Amino acid sequence: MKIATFNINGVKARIQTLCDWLDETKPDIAILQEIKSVDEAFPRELIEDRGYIVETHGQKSFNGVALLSRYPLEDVSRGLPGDDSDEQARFIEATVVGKSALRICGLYLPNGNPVELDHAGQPVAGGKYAYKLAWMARLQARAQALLAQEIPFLMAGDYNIIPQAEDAKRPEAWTEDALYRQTSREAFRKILALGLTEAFRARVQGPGHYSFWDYQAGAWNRDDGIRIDHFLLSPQCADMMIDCHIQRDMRGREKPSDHVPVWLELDN
DNA sequence: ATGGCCGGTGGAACCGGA
Repeated sequence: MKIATFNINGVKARIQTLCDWLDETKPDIAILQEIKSVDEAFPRELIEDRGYIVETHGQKSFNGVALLSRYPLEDVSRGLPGDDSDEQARFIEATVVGKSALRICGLYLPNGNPVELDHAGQPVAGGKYAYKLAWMARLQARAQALLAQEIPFLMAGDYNIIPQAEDAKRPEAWTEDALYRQTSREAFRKILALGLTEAFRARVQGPGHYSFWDYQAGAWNRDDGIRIDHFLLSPQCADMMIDCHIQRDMRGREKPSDHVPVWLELDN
């Protein structure tokens, strides 16, 4: 089974890119972020015509996630548990019924900038950075709950986390940024430490592997990228991994997203 | 060498992104 995660930066602006990519690469499951669309406006027919089931969790203007699947999806749930007042559409979960059942979590983790700290160095309540950390704590709780069920699952998407220095062309430019500062990386490592496998780093070592290049300042031409789109696998899911790779060529095409797809191949 | 963008909203600039 071939699974891809892809922050498409606006499904309406990117619909031709998305359809061409589906036709060319034929993922069994595509996990999308930043659809920037309400559910009613999602161009679902174009996707369904290609043999996909479409499940969306969108909102007006910003954020929004979706799952596209060639296999049936069951028990779809929208929103990350743990805060009923959270209005941002950043999380969707479903069970894909292939050879064996696999729980898929698609996520768009908050960016967290600007980082606002009080005089004691604590995130200012109500600020974007506090929201990011609180969201990560909820994600950790969700991972814990799924681990307790001992079912195979994966959590994939735009984590807005640069895990290590080798995951940025210029790590020194990111030291106080919400994507890379110590507290952010610690929160990410705490999730991994539950017993999840970061698929790409289980397969590929060394620097120079990125999934995002800013539209600004010629970042793509200078290969000034960061790796922030990740697959986290439960132990049973990690046992099924055949390969994980980044589809870098997508960034150089016509009308690209600023992110590229990351692929996971499973023997399931 | 330096500076450089893009999508959505709404109908002009501004917000948000990373």
